[in-house]
Amino acid sequence: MGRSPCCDENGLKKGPWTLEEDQKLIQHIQQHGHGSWRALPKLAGLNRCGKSCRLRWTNYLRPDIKRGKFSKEEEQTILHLHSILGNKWSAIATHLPGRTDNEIKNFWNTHLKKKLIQMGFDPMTHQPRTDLVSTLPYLLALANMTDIMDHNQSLDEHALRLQAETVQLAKLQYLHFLLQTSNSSSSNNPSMKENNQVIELLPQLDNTNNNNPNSFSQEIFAGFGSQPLHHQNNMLSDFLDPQVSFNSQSFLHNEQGQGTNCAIISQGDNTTFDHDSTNLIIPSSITPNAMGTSITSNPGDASSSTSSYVGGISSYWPELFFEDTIKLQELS
DNA sequence: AACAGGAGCAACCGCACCACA
DNA sequence: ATGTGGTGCGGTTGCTCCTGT
Repeated sequence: MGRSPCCDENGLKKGPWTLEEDQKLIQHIQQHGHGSWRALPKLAGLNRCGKSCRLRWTNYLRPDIKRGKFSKEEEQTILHLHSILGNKWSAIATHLPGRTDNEIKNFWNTHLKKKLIQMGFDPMTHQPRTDLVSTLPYLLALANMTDIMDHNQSLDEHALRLQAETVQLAKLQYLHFLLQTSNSSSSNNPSMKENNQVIELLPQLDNTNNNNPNSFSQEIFAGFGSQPLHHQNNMLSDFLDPQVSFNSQSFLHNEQGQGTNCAIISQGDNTTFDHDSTNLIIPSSITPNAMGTSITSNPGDASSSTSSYVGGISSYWPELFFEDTIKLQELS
């Protein structure tokens, strides 16, 4: 059913609020409460529509509003809640005292969304972007460009750092790609085409880091000997040996604390990322089913440290990789 | 110093939902 | 059961400020 806009009456002011208008609104609400927002403007002596008054009050003038930059904790909370709730800004705002839905929405759109995109995540699904193969050449070009600069005497530290970060980013995205393609292959057998693409990319990755004895392709293949990527029994878990995947120990915890190929995320009461002990603690309110696909290192063998919720941790990857990025920058 | 482009943010718009007559 | 008013919510716009050239 249609309804006319509340602000279509002619003569009502729009646009930025003046100090005088703010004071009128504050004074009226302090004395009488807001009551009916539609009736408020006349009672308060404001030439605005009720909706405009309500927005001004709830988003800006309310006394309990916290202003200023978002803290790291608030940022983590937003990311976490957004991975669960999506764009339910008002619901997210209820967990952040003093912050309005509008403020959170703006912060998301101007900061966090870009951050996720830069890190190769889809900001809506919080999963690695599926267009890795198309974005990787760009990353590699960046890396190669700085590699060329490496031979120039005028190279500064910034270029070196950029190169390192770019290579690391490419590695991260590459790992995500492996995780995702393997995870999405219901037959546990990634297509030959996918694997060939991956294999073709490896030399490019290594070219960005020729001086490193532990080149990335060597790291990747080290986890499963000389098996080609399209091996019949190739599983996601094959890629998750802590020695193989980049910084895997920082976000995938091996249940036995040994070098098996299966990563385990434990469930606990608090939602935290314990960087030191390499555990991601997932709230018990989130069930494994809700989190995503369960993966086993040996299908059908329940004793083989099964049920790592690898598919489901995608919701948490953003905060994980913020941590990793910080670590990277500190190292570089 | 002047200008252009981008980022950040307040405010607006329009749809959806709910309560009530 | 239906229509209407009030409010909430998410998406979008446009203004202001900042930064780089």
